[in-house]
Amino acid sequence: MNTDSILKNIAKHIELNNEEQNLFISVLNFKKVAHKKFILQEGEACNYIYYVHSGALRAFYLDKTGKESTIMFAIEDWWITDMFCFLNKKPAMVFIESINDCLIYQLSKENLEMLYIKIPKFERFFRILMQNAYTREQLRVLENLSLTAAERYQSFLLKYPQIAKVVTQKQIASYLGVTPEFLSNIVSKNKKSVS
Amino acid sequence: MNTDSILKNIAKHIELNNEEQNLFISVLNFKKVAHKKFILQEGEACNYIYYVHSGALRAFYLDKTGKESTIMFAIEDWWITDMFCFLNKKPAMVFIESINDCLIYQLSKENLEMLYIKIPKFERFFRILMQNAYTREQLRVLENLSLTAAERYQSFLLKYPQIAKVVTQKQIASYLGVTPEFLSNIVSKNKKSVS
DNA sequence: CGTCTATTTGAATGTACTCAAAAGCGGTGG
DNA sequence: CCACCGCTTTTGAGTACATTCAAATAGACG
Repeated sequence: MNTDSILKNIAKHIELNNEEQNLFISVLNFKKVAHKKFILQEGEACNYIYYVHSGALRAFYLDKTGKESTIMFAIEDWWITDMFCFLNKKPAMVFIESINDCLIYQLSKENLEMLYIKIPKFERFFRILMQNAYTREQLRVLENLSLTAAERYQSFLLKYPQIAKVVTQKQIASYLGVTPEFLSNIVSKNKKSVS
Repeated sequence: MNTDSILKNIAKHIELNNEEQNLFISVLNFKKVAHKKFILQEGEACNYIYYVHSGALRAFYLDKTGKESTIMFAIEDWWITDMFCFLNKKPAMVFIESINDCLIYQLSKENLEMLYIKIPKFERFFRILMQNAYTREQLRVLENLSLTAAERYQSFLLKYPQIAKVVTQKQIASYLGVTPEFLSNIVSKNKKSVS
């Protein structure tokens, strides 16, 4: 159980001394997650925020008609949770499922709040994390409003080439907000125009 | 120039003593903004985050074809800026325009960073602000993916009744990602089904 | 090898857009 | 105070983008 990567992730924004590092590591739970397992299901309490050490996860919403909408993907070195429900102690609105075998660290809300008190630098760390998440989502809204499906697909490939490698086309479709059939169409037209 | 409302806004999440309050107030710039004025234009440096004391503002993106996409509205007691460009010192990608006469406070990036150092509680304050902004945008993405235009309009009216009062239908359309003509259609159908 | 799911293809349909023109509304100046 | 101007809203016809449904093919996995 190698904590280097998560400590490096933290070190991108704040500096922890050894004692602080040890406290932080001591409150993490390490978890192996097999392919196609749910680490969170709709309706459950969402008590954890997850750091992906390796592997990939997908958060999606399932509406009454059975349609999935992918909220986000998380690969190596990303953080993921149902943020609204985690922060407000509400039952989860989304599912989080592993896309392949994963190693993750989970941090509970109680421990996170303890960290905010004992090591206030964590306020800074999560402020920056939230800032980045916010601006990312804002750009996504903008693209949803102003770009066609084909353009959003191009943008996705450019922004997240590593994600595109590990997820299915159907999952990308549900992230972009189009049907898998229509995305298939877009992809085949792209191929023709290249050749 | 009444600083009560902005201090109350801060007090929602952190407690400042008198000295801290004075330091905070001392770095704010008060500004009157007349109707239909731009406080930020695309391409300009985005050095400030704005708190709306009274009035209403709108941030929108303008694409090459001349189409506007409304990123957000800000009314009394809201904070607004082009967050990505503010944080990363990039030229603004959006316009921010007053919807009516406004009284605003502006806080520069330099002063914000000074506050983070001198009063670390501000890390917490902006963490919470960013969290709320993130979860709001995430919900908006979800609604864009899973709801029809008519449903998104209903949701907008429910969530932001105060905003709906002060903005035009055209501006709401550009927030929802539909044409003004189509939103007009939705509205008239809603009226018929009520009567 | 067989099963399950993802992907592709196509036809019919629906949702939302474009373009155009008319009507409504608010502000401004004579 | 009224007439005009500019912008928003409405309405409608024609079109384009995206969905639904169905069926065939391809791939992944036990």
